[in-house]
This record gives sequence, structure tokens and C-alpha cells, in this order.
Amino acid sequence: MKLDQSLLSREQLTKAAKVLKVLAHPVKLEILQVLRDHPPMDVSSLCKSLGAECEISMMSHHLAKMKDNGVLESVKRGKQVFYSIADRSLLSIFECMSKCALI
Amino acid sequence: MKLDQSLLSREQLTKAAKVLKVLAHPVKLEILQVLRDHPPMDVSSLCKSLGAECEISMMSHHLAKMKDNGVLESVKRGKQVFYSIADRSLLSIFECMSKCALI
DNA sequence: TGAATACTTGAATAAGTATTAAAATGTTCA
DNA sequence: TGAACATTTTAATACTTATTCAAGTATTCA
Repeated sequence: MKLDQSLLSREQLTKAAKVLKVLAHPVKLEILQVLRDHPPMDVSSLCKSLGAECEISMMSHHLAKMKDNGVLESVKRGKQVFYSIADRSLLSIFECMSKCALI
Repeated sequence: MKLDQSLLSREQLTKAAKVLKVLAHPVKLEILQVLRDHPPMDVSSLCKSLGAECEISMMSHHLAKMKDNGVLESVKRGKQVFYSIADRSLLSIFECMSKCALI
């Protein structure tokens, strides 16, 4: 029986679950991974970087949800909207996932 | 423009999304957090540790899903079933979550 | 054996999420 | 102004997940 590391409160667990729910989608994870290694990107470019199977409207839906939940932020310049990661500390989720045996 | 850290393949992202989907629930996160700091626990004890709002059937559903997806494992001893974490490297998700600004 | 305990399963309902297409908004520039 | 472009929004449909209750299985022990 290991002694408590940082114990998350029930409220924190609820917030964490919400964030995880937003990320728990292959396209959303890929968006995050692409944005990790690029400067802010506009919607069409992001769509292209995901390949042929990407509808721009779907991309917009995903981006909106990620932004609403604080994962991404955006800046509008002219006709384009540039998205970037709001809090890069979130990116450690990739380390976490890649070191876990389930992946 | 940062150079590639470990880039997850699309297949890996899909698996990661599946795992995250399983964890993206306050009760499931709490189960994981409780099991992190305890030896294998039976279903009733787990239920009690989550407080009054926990129905045993709901707990069983959550545990089954977590087990089916490789997050937990279980051993039957007598009438009881003892659950524990299948891969503790998954626990870094808590560090990841607690250091991120959204929580 | 059969009553009690511990847990799982299945079915029903409710609630949330994803995908797609079409229409709507906002911006630029000829 | 109005055509072209980039993105968002809305609405419809399909799908997935959560919750609850009731019934089912498995185990122990008197």
C-alpha cells in the first residue's frame, strides 16, 4: 500500500475527465500532435495535414470543441483562423500514452 | 517549428484515443486513483471507497469496461473479485492531468 | 440442499458525441 | 458592390456511452 501521491479531489477528477473526453478521439489527438510541431495553423492547412479523409466542416467542429474546452486557442487574421495549443503542458499526454503498454 | 518528438502513428493514436475514452469518466478515474494506493480490492470495497452515490452494478459495469480494455485485471477468490491496475505506467496520466492548467 | 453473499449480465432508457450536408457569416479584393 | 474564399453554424441522423433495475450465476457454509 503506497502512500498518497498527489490525490486529485473529486472536482479535479471531474475536470480531468472532461479534458480527457475532449482528447479521446483519434482526429483530435492528431490535431494536437500536428500543432505541437508547427506554428499556429489555419483550418484548411490542418485539414490537409490530416489527409484526404478530412472534411473541413468536421475539422471545424473538432477545433471548436477543443477550443471551448481550453485545449486550443485561436486568432483570426483576414479570412483565416489560426489555431494553436493553449497549454502545452497538456502535451505530456503523448509521453504518457506512448510509454503505456496498451498503445 | 519544433522537430519531431516521438510521433505516434495513426494506428497508435487510435489506440490511445480508445484508452483515453475508457478513462474519461470521473468514476473511472477515481477507481484508478484508489487502486493506485491500495492492494487489489474487491468490488464492494471499491464501491464503498467512492462513497454513498455508488451502485454496485454501476461499479461492476465500469470495472468490466476497464478490464476489457486492458486497464485493469482481476482475480477471483471465493465469492469476491479483486481488481488491480494492469499497467501502472498508465498512472502517469494523473501527473499529466495535475500539472495541466485546465484542472 | 438451500439460503445468503458477491458479483455479473441484459435490457431499457436516457444522454451525449460524431458525421455530414447545406446554409450562413465574415473578409478580401477586383 | 458583388464574387470568391475561409470558416462557422445549424440541423438531421447515426452511434456510443451511462445509469438503473431486474434477473442470473457462482460460491460458501449452515
